Amino acid sequence: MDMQETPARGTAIRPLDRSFFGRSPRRVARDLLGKVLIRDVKIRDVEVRLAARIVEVEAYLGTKDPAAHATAGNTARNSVLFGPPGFAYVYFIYGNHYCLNVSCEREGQAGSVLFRALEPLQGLEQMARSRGIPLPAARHLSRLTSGPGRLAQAFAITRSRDNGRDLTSPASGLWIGEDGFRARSIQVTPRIGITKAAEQRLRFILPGNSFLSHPRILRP
DNA sequence: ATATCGATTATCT
DNA sequence: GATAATCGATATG
Repeated sequence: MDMQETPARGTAIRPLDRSFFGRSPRRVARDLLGKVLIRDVKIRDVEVRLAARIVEVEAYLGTKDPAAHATAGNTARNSVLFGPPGFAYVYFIYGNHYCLNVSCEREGQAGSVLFRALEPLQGLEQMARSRGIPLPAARHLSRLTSGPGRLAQAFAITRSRDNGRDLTSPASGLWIGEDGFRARSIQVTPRIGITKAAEQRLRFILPGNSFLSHPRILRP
């Protein structure tokens, strides 16, 4: 019944340490491609792991970036962005969706990276349940996690539950791991879905991956 | 296949 | 009161 996909082959997954995130959002975004987002939860006394490879991200540059939530300064909503690196910033948008970021740089510098699309590896049935759709035929699998709102829903990420969570710690139950995967190539494109500073090339993708949120928008 | 539009609420002006 | 780092449904080619 349970369809268990093979995670990355070979080695165990190990967490990224905080210094990985203590860099510019561009570099963190680029280096996050190919890493794995993991959620460990206990459901009815059974440990369940959700795992998915990061295939699309966007960098937001902090207070100097008109498109960033940090542009208005430190507020109750975005204060995680102004804290130390490696923590989850979760916000609610359009009255419907949560989106996940990870804080970058250092305390006081509000750079971040938005998770835009994942390739599911493990726990697909649970992701489908969280999304409220039956585990679909292979051609529709990308609907599970292709898009910032979709991936947050697949991982049951909400602001009340996950804002401020430490993404470098497996003990937090939501964390980012490295499994030895190496991206063959990386492509940079303009960011998606924003009105301000939309021209900047701050979206990073694994080109050709079938789980991208907008496979067609590339403009290399 | 692409285009348009309504949903629904936290946050900020 | 307006807007938003989106999604899914519907309409149309």
